[in-house]
Amino acid sequence: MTLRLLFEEIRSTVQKISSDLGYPAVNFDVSEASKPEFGDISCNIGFLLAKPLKKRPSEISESIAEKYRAQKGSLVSEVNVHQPGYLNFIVNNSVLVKSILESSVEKNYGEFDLGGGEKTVVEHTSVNPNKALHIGHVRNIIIGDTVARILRKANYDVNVLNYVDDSGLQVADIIVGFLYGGFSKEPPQGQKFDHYCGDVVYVNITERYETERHLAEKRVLVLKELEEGRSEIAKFGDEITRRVLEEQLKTCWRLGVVYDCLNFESQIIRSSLWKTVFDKMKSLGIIYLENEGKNSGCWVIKSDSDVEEDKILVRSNGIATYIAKDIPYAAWKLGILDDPFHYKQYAVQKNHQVLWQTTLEDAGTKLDFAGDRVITVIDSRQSRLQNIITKIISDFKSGKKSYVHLGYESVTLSQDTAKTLNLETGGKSVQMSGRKGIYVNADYVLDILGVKTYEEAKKRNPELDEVSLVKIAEQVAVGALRYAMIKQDLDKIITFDLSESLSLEGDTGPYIQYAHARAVRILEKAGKAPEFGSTFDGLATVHERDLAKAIGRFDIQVEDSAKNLSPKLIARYCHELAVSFNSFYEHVKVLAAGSPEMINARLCLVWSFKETLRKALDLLGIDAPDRM
RNA sequence: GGGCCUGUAGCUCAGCAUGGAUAGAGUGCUGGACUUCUAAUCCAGUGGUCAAGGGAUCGAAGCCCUUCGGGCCCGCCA
Repeated sequence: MTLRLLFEEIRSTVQKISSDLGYPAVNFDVSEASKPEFGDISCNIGFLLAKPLKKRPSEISESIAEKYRAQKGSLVSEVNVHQPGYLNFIVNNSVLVKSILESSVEKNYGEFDLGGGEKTVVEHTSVNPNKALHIGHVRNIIIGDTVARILRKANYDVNVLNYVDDSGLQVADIIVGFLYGGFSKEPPQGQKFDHYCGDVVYVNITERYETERHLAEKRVLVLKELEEGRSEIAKFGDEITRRVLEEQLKTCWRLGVVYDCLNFESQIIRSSLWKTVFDKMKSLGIIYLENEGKNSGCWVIKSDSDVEEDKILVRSNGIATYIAKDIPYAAWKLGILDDPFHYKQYAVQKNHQVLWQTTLEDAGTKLDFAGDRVITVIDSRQSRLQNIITKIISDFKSGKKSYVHLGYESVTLSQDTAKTLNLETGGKSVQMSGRKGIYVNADYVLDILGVKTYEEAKKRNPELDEVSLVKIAEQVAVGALRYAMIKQDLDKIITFDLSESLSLEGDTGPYIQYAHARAVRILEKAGKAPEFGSTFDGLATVHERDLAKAIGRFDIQVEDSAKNLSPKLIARYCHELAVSFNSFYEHVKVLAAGSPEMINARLCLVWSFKETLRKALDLLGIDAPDRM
């Protein structure tokens, strides 16, 4: 029996007693007590009934407690009422520990059926293929990847998409750089192609637009060619963006992030999708052709309010705007339109998962990546546009389809880190900008983290071979970065500081990974596998009990984070687990526990912890190393 | 001007959805614990007018209102 079922059992007993007493039905809560001195489990029913019954909360709780005591089985050992009126339960220790440990052994422990297999799309990453990923993109990627993992655990059928804007202005910029700016197609020795395009070509060419008129003119031409396709320039553009994309994906894969399908914007533009959506919006009366005023000749969405401007979707020259390009894609993701694409294999990823890509050629497979629920991960600076898309989509969706913008605040660079880029910030943190070259590349961060974690690992494990050390270093570096990107609320700005990110102590990924490594070492040194058949009566110290209870919370946390699309809850849970274990580790000896029964019981607890933490870390995309 | 987000310990943040028990972590600082399962650890101490004011409530960090501070967004750019 899981902790969740234990709560439910107590809840239904309280429910029954309350209704037997003739109390009105209220939606009360049964959950873990906030502090150990309050027992294991708390119920707030007294407060909720206080008003309708016109009695003191404690009085009501006492009346329920009395009945509960009379019929309590082996599960609950004590029922107490605490001021100001909580109904608190102490659970029989051996029953508690045994039920948690035995349920945690299950392979699917932590899974919770919230989604009922609902087809869901998570779109994230979607970085223009003209530059390398920087630390701001990493936040998007890690949020998206973590949410996808959590939703799968909560039984949603998830497809992860990455939208490749290969026909936009930013791509046009680097093409101009290569064709007319004098840049070689090959990066200098040792530089990744995406870094070269972003750090050198893109930054340089946008600067030169100011002074070199002819380049700015070429930019418009190139953009047009990219949209139309077919031409030599378009072919060249395709070659370049695919090379950049390949390098970007290497970084994503390095972070443990995988996708199901790549969608190319150029193909969406060249497909029938836009025309279909445009016609549909016209026939539904969502958009209007403006005949007068400053927007004359444009197709616009009328604004409801007086202060808000009308939104232009198609310019007076007939070219669709940025936001308009997003609408057919949104509709495609929801499966509202006939799918014009076939699908080709792009790659087989590290976890053996196939990565597909769209194609307009007839060759290839017909697949279905659409979902009834679409979650688009984009930073909240795009909220306004995302709201408009959500509204349009809701106007022509059918049935229960829903489009969700999962927004998050941006990553800024700390004053000190900005200084390392030779920026004077006036004492403030600074917004990143790809165009101005103000950013810190993801590969760079992973590399310097890797150097540090390698040194640490080598110092601690001098006997390990080079291959193992490098692997551990990379796992810990990725763990540190992923955890840092996910541990705080989506609504909080992350101020990224290079030197601070090298700290691997306290509330960090490595702290959690270290707890796992410690547990693994105990199990290794034990020399025999724990046997779960026996009783766990001996696991009675506060450290053992706390650890067991933490293990028991897993599926509750999964449910919570999936329901609220809140990945940080799992991060916090992993941290809690690790804290409980480290405290246990320091205070309770496992291998020197005395009797073989005691050793076995504690080994079971350690094993159970290790497995649960590994599964929870997997939701964060963080590896659980055996040594570090 | 309008919209979204934000303000909790020196610093970085939990807690706020669903009001309830003495407001919690990390970091910093001070001190302590490695002959005993790896000290990327643990233990203790330090540190708070929960931005300010008002309201409803038996009860507010949390709900409502007002004000103030900070960030972002509001183009026939993407």
